[in-house]
Amino acid sequence: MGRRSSHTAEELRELILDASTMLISEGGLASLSAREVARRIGYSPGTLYNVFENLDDLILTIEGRLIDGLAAELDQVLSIGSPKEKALALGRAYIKYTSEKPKLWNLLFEHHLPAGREVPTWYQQKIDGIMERVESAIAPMMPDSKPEVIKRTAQVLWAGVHGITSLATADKLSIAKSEGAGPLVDNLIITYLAGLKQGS
Amino acid sequence: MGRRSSHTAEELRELILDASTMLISEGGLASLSAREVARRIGYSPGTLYNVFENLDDLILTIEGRLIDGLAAELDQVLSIGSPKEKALALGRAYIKYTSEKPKLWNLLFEHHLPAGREVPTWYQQKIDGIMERVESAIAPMMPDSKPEVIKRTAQVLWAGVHGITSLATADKLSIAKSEGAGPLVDNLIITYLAGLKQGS
DNA sequence: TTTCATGGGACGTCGTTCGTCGCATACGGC
DNA sequence: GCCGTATGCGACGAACGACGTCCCATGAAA
Repeated sequence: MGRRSSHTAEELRELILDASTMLISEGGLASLSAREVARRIGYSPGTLYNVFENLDDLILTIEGRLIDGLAAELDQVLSIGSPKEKALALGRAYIKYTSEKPKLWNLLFEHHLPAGREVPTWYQQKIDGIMERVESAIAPMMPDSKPEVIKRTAQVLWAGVHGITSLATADKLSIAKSEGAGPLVDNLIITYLAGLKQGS
Repeated sequence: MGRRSSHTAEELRELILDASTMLISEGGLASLSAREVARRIGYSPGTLYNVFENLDDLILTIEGRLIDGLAAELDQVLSIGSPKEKALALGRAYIKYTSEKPKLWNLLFEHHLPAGREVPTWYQQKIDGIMERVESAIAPMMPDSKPEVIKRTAQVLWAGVHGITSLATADKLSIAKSEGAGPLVDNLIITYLAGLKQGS
């Protein structure tokens, strides 16, 4: 066939990412296949490998965009309010973002690199960015605490919110359905923060 | 070939489950394949389908055994202590159990039934059994609370513990490594329970 | 003319199905 | 009680249509 160039390299990249994202949001990671993506964009499977190293590379790119999207949502919510209100807003924003496209967000936890391969640096940095936002939101509540304590508090809160969302979405462990996750997250944040204030 | 009968039906079933469990604990769900299991037990792939309906059936059976194993661990820990001590013990038992074979436990969250298929009743019941243990452990702490409140409290605590374990194991979201999950879980339970007491 | 994006075949993998084969057992005749 | 045959059924393994990935001849763009 030869150079067709109906799309530039960047266009092709977006085409692939869009089709892949759509496939995953519809049927989860299992629905993603190089051949199906190629079919949908009207190229052959081999062409994907001119743009991405392999499917893992493609998937990691999508994961990166998901984290970026969450970070943007969190920023929108962090401009005003007391620390406690910010913490609540962060939890609610997480629920909102992840429940809009649960299959897509679940990608972050369904997908694992093959044994021995590590996530790239940029990926870990994006994740660190999320945690930093949580830390800076709650830091004013604990002015006398050491940074490690603040960090640990942020980790516990964040992991707790994630756990509720994750179990609710997967419908596992007898957690109420997704619309019930909101109250649980509020309850966790309010009660945990109350315990923090009292405990110190 | 014909009937070989070097193993009874039950022996064969155990053989298959053992080999599959080993494969998953070593390399995660991705390492499980009907052909590899058959290879390891010295049978042909087709034979697996005399014993299990398909791979999902096989996987669900392994998941069931995992939940049973956790339930047994929780029971061992629930015999003595104050409610608060029991709650802490439950969290620590969860961490201990899941961190012994992380890839295996992760199966519960990596594996999804194909679209449209629901988990069998016995599966949901096993999961309900776990939640009931948590509820009955913390119920004495909240004698004046309505059952729904106790249930919600158990859900929040349990999901929180799961979230910490999950993110620590997957090494995602900047949570400290696995050995660091213990302190985080303790912190969550102690602080959340303190907030509960104060809030009421 | 040179370059290089692209198509598409090839390889080895997978889950699953199913016709076939032959062992273990049950039964018949003696 | 024994032997030979018939039957039932467990296991095999080829076959099918998928999959990820690689590779290179091709032919359009530069």
